[in-house]
Amino acid sequence: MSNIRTVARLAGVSVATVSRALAKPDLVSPRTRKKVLAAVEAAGYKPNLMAVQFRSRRTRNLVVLVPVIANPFFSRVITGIQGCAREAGYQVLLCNTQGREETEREYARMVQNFQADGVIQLRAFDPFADSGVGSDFPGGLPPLVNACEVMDDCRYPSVKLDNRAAARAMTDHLVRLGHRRIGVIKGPQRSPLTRDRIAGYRDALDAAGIIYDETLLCPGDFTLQSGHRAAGTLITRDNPPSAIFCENDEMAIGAIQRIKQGGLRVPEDISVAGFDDIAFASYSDPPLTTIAQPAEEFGATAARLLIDQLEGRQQGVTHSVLPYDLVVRDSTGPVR
Amino acid sequence: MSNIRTVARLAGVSVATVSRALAKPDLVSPRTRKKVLAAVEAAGYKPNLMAVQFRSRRTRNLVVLVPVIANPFFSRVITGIQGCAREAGYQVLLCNTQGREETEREYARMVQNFQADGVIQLRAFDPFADSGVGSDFPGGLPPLVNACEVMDDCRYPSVKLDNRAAARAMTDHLVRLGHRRIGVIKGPQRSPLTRDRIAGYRDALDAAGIIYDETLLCPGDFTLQSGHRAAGTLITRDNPPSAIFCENDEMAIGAIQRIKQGGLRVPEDISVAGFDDIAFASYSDPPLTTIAQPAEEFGATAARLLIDQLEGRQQGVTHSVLPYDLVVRDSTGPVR
DNA sequence: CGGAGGAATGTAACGGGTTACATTTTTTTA
DNA sequence: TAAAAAAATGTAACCCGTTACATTCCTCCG
Repeated sequence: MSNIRTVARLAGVSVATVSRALAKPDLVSPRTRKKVLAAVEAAGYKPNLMAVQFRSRRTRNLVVLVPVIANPFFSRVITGIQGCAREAGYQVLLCNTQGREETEREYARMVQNFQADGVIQLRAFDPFADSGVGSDFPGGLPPLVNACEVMDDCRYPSVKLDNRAAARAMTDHLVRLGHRRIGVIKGPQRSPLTRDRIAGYRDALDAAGIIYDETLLCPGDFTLQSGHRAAGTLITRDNPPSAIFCENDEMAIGAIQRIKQGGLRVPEDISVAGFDDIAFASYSDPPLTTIAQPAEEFGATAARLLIDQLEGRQQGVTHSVLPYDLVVRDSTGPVR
Repeated sequence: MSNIRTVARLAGVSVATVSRALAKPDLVSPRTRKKVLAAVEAAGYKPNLMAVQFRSRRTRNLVVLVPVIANPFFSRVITGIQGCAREAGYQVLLCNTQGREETEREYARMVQNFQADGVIQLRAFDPFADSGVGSDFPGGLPPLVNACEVMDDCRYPSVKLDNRAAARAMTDHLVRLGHRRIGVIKGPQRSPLTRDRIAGYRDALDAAGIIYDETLLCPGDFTLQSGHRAAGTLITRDNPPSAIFCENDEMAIGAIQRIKQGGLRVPEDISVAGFDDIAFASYSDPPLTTIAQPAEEFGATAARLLIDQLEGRQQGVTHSVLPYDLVVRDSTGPVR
């Protein structure tokens, strides 16, 4: 494998000149530049990026902490991140963390190890908390952007949906259809996402003068199975709800199956609503009423915020809120 | 940020001793080791991985070229790769290539740039072809493993399913149910996957004495939409098929929706079969008959083959074939 | 023509580990 | 107890670009 010294010898110039000819072409004369490029060609020279990165202390790598790579919503976010990063000349390293704090800390450490320049975290957890890395970074703030599920009082730049307003919009929709007993299949208990969405749900109930009944809430974990299971609990109880609001589309699809297995029809007997608008949402039977999120834009915005921060184009900590869209399909209908 | 020299000074030993105490503890005396570790602790020393990698010309990074990260099947494969890689101390860099050859070449170049040690390619394309890198690697073979969709006459280690046998098993299943006109929604024309599965389909027809009718084949691209569209073509033609074999589950789910929209029932009027057994398959209505693939094992095997190769534990090029499993659910039934 | 000033190029230090080889210390062997 | 072998440790070269600083070469002006 040829290195810069081989090329220098071949071109009859110094290594510095070769380096400049490649990185800052306007600093060398056209004649020399041509000689150097010819030598590069002849030697089949490829700069050793490890050396470049080592010397310049920059990798142009971004680490993305993804709780579950299999989640179609996150897939879209990732696509957005990659588009933006690619344009800015960054590579994206995806890390499937399963939401394990230790794993997240480990991958985040890549920034301290100079293996990556910054982190995008898609979950409400600070992998740098208490790691004492404050002083290593300008402003005492590690280069991280928090997107999708955002920590409370987030000290990092962030991008999220107004989950409370979105949940309220969906609940309003159900209320307008005449539903007064609306079940909820929640996400993990401690997630801010869940908390905000429940708040929005209550906002809508309060506005409609409906009394909040905690027994209508069922825990889930964003999987098809958990939606199936939770729906079973809801429909077999005394005085079941006439509508179920699920905190994501997978759980909604699981719930619909369970409801049909119980001999009930959607939406005639029970309405079901989802959240996220994944590709499968419009292919479920019936097609799902849901909240569309600009997933790709979440990713793109997060990447842009991070890169701005890395390249010093950014002062202050921006908190971005993106718009939701209520998509009404056929899984919700008037109360019987 | 402290470096190895700080630690050496603090411990009163040479940098070489510090390096050894950390990397090869049994080469230094217990007493010295203790002193060094104390100094490491005191200095808050973290080795600069860039320097380590630069020097040792190894990154412990694996690049995975994924055609579409959003595909649930690939998500599972990735999970398998990560499990195995993690255990062996490798990081996984996921690259969403959209199947673009140029992008794949670009990411594969990370190996030549010393940014990664090896590549796992999930598509039948050689990103190193004609790049003249042969001589840079032992045996003239770049460190790549091809999994899932494997190139013909693959010169790299590979892992795949016996697609021909699997497609034959599925077609046999349909034939046993009495179907004689079986439509197919194919994957991309040039994919070896598609070619092999069509071959298996013909094997089954031949064995049953059914004449192969090319007009029953419809192209698709593995998306929900394409399944929907293709099913429309098939069911509105003269003399439509009584069963449709789709080359993946997404297309099958799309097809089922289209069939229902045409006022037909699945499986009473038309049977539909898929391939892959993604999570949504058992939650479609009706639940999908499909071919289960050991997706995680594809990933794990590919990673293991690659790492063995990287660490010189491997001689010769292994081609692994994993077993499929016909999963019969409710989307296929006896011909009317 | 001498000198200022700028462009082009060269020299060499540098980054932070690893490791071959040299040296010192300890243990084993005769 | 001396010599040989083994273990522990140290020295310094090395990996390969980047870049501060030094030097050389022009161009232009008085």
